[in-house]
Amino acid sequence: MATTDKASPRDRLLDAAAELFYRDGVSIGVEALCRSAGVSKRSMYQLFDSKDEVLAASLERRAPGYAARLMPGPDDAGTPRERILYVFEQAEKASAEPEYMGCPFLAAMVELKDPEHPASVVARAAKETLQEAFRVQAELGGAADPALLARQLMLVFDGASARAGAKLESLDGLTVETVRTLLDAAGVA
Amino acid sequence: MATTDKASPRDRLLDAAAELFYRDGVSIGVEALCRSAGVSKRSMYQLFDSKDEVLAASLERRAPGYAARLMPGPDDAGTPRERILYVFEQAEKASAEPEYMGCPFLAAMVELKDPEHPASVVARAAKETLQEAFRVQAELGGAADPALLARQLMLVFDGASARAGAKLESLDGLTVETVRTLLDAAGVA
DNA sequence: AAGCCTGTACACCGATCGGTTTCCTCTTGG
DNA sequence: CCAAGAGGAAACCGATCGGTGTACAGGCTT
Repeated sequence: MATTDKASPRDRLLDAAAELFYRDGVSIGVEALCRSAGVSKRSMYQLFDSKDEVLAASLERRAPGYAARLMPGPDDAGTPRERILYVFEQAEKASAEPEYMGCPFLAAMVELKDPEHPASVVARAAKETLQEAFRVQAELGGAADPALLARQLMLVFDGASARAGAKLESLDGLTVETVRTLLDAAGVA
Repeated sequence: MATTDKASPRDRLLDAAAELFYRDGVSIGVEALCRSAGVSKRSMYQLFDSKDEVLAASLERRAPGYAARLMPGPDDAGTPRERILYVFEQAEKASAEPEYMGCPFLAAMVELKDPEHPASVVARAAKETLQEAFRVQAELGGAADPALLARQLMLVFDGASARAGAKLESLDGLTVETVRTLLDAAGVA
């Protein structure tokens, strides 16, 4: 049996949504989405008000696991510098898989082009969470300007995501090397 | 009269396509596109084989002007460092306009999610042109690793584009400051 | 066993998709 | 002055869009 057989319709729907929206883009149809999830359209529209809400919910569901995979555990040892670099090492590791298409939250926002879209709101929150984590570590690491460094790191992170999604970059150590340079310049030991 | 009144149907079509695809995304319909261009669908399909070809042609048409606005003229004075920084200064200046949504070529590739799409091929070429220009200037400027620096600059450029398109960033000197740091580290005086 | 709640299956809605075709009106060259 | 071609308006194609309405099947509780 498929791995999704025992899960609730809601979970099957959100899992399928996360995968299809990521792989094929937000233009994927409700019909195809429900077929892939093994859920009837009727059930989907009883669980959610609209396709947009399904997309938003699927991103929201994805957020904690996404952060957990990128960020070292809070009790893991390591200097702030190491913790920051860890994020980019993890991202580069993920980008080795051929189905990797960059940060799903960034991709959704770029595709939607509407900052007010419910999914954009969720995605923006996820990005701000990461940026704030960077800022905290930058501050702990003694960065000259923690907020600036955090924004620079997001720039590199999202640049790598966009270019990976566009199949423009292979990311063999490029972001880690760049981040090292930025950390050095900011005085993060 | 509108500025497009005297132009040929082909030019009106490509101009409207560039604007609509950029502002509303590649999912914009042929109907709306033709209406906005003041061109009949019949004419469009006599000039192009498909909507995809229109998109590719509109990007191709846009490329030279885009490069010209970003890059300093070849006879402009300036050190390689200044020439590289000029690109990011121009990009930041453009991002002040509210309708700015980042690099149209990057946005198209991210939305299409298909590296083989005719428009993706055009867009990738445009990106490679910019990267090569960076590499040349990096080499002229005595960068330790010109190819690496060029890739880093693209990372920052596309990161800024993606985040501008997603309305995540205001770009008040952020990229210029970041690029300065990278140039310093690479030894580009 | 009766009633109920989930959920599926499927027809259906108007709108729009990319694309084609028909018809008609202009302009322009001979 | 008339023929020919270019191009616009709009009907039309099958498919799909997001979203509903209806009917039925299986598992609960009481």
